Amino acid sequence: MHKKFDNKAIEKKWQEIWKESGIYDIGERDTSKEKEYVLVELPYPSGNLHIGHWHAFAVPDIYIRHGRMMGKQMIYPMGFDAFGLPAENAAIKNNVNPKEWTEGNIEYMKEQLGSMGTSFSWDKTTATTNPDYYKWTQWMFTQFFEKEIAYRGSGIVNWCPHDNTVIANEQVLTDGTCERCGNEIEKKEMPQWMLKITDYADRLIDDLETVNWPDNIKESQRRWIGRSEGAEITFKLSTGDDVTVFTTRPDTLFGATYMVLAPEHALIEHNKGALSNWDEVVAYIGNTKKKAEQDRLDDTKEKTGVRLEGITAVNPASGEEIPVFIADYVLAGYGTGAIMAVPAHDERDYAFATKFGIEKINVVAPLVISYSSSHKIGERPNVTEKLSERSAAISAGDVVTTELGTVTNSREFDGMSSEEAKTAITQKVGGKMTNTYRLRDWSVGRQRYWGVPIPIVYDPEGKAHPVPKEHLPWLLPEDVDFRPTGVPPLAKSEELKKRTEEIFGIGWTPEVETLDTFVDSSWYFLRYIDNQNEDMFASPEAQKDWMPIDLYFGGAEHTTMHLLYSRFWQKALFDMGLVTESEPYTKRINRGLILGPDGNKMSKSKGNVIDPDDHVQRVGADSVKMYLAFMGPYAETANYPWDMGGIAGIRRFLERVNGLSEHITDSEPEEVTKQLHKTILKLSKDIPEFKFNTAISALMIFVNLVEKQNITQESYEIFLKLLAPFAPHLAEELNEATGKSVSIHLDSFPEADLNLATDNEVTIGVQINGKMRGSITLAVDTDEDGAMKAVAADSVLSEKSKGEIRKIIYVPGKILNIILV
RNA sequence: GCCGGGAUGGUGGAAUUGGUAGACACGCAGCACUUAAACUGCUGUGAGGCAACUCGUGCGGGUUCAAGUCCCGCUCCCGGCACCA
Repeated sequence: MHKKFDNKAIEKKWQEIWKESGIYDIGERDTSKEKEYVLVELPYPSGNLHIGHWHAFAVPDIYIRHGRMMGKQMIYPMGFDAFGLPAENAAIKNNVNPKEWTEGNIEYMKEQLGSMGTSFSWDKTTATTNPDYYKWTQWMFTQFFEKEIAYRGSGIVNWCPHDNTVIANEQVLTDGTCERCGNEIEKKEMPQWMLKITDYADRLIDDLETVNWPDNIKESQRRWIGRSEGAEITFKLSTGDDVTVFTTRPDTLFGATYMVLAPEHALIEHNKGALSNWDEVVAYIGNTKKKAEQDRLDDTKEKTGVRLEGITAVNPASGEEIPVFIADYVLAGYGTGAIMAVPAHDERDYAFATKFGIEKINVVAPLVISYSSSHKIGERPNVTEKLSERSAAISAGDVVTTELGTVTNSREFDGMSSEEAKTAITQKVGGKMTNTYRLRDWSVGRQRYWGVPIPIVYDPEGKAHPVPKEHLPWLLPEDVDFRPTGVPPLAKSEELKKRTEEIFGIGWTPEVETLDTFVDSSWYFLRYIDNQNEDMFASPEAQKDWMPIDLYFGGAEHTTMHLLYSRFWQKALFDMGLVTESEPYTKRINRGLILGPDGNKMSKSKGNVIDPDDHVQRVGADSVKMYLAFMGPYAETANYPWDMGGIAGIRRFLERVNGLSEHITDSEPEEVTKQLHKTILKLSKDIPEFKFNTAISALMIFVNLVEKQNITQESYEIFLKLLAPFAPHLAEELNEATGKSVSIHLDSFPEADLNLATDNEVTIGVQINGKMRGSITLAVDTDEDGAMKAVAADSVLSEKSKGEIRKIIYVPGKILNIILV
């Protein structure tokens, strides 16, 4: 009887040995080895390690351990993103200090993380709440302030009434709720600390070409930034004011039969005197505000608006006088907040013009597409007819055409292509080609306590000054009642006030807002690589050694938040010469989500939460890790329901692995040797592609075979190395049992012998008239005659293939297809 | 509505990128062990049929000796954006 698989004893033993020997610590860069910097999103130390953490950290450890055994210097750091609302809320609830609560949790969570047996580079850790960390967050902020990337802006912000703070656009979900607490967001006008991410809009889009990320993430970022290429054109009002509009279709300018201002547009109030229907206008503006707050999900897109009576504008191309409206389908926050309306070539303008009886002038004829006369049957046969039907409808003014084409009804521009006309017409009316973006600047000030104090002080005149480097870290005061009231808690700190006056002088006051935690996490990967440095956030040498990040594993929810913010942050630092790379992450992999056993997202209210600690106790860390890796391909953002039976199956597999040494003999069948080398080959291919599921399946196939046969000591030891990345504790224990004194995780990964990994014989399918009728087993180099002889020798197949043969298709190693007349 | 990604047994998922569909697991059924249950082991398991065989990768067409894989036309599901000019 083999030794019992006592997962608790094995895990405890090896976790202690690994920790004491520090075998996963990184130390200095070893330039004799290739480096690979693998990053996982640093967790918030909630004090409760959930299954998502295991999926995020323990599964990539397979990749890390394999890379290390392949001779690379793998850096896999872990840290804590520890500022933020949960700590504050928990502190309020339990009446403790957020600092103590957080520090306690970090210690506890480090232990929990240790229970994974994951090979983190613990000597490179950091926490965003450490003063020696946030000193640099603050220093970078002051550098941004000097360069006017950080500025005090004003305008409409997203206010979360539950959390009592402003949040950024990215942190408002599509349904208008708060990303943190799920409550409805309100719009509020107030001054705000902003970061000028919009200055980087083009580079944030264009540089996506240079990184190896999944297309869907790139596309989401592009859409979030929302670049539109077009022109700004100025219209003159009858009151003498100029109104500039943004349009992507300056080629349709001759068709602009009215213009629309957003209800919030500043010129409305300015032209109050010229308006004969001011009361109606004011009422409409009021309604717009109410509507916006009321129901943003209302998708009845019925157009509404009010004409500005007494005011007209002049179309700068045609010279025609056109009416001016205000309407809520024009958004104040996008473009210039005013549009030229071309009902014949824009669906929204068409709907509005139809309702208000405004003229539609067709100025673009769709392109005449010529198809070659020899086009294949079945390929859009009616194109020409459809086109002519359509152009009849267009000239009758019944249809909106939004596509490009040939310009008509536009005087000297007639006959030009839309593309040519765009620049030509813009030039003629003195407009300029320009881009507009959906992206807004990043609002980073928070009216809460538990965050990085914004390192700004105000002089007696109210002018903002950065806190100089010698006074950093600009510590978070502790003499504060941090309960949220809407007034920033730091405003109540006597100590902060006193500190400011002592350093800067009487009458100077501190900024009392703190930074968004997404600021803290925008650069943490730079601190990992030089976490002891007191003079710099990370030295250029350390950056040269380790950056860029070769691989970044994370969750899909960060696509337009953290991933966008940190790319911007890196670029801003890059422009100041502070970092060596302009893109931080070379490759990105988004993982899926683990659902509860009922197929729903895990939540306390549904009672379907899986506690990883329970399963670690019962079946062991190796089983939990392998089960999570076995569920499906890791690089896919699919959702995987937790299956109680599935994890039991993995545990069963490891039990059998534990007993495999009983099958060790002096010799083994060739089949076993061959299968071992096939397994090496399979793992060497699958692990770098994150196909841990099929890699584990290959290990199972091998174990199933060995249990029916036997295995030599040599092959057994090779197998243990294959197992090591997946089940590090068990592999280490079994390795020790073979008499080894050095950790198996410092060994090299086995190399496959290609001759042994290939079969001499192969079984191929035999088709007769394209239908599968049986199979034959042949030597790999058998030719067609040989294959046909094998068919003749097979009693069933020879009977079925009787008759006159018209054709034989033989693909060696794959298929034999016999076509009878 | 637009953009991106999907759809394969009762379940999670495999399939050398056009070549024996359903690997590996879970579940289920039967048998063995057991006083019994659990555990474990063995056998079976896409559907229909005693069988030969027929059907089968969301639906409808097509290309091919051969289609889960390629082409055309749909349906549904997931994610993102959404009056963005």
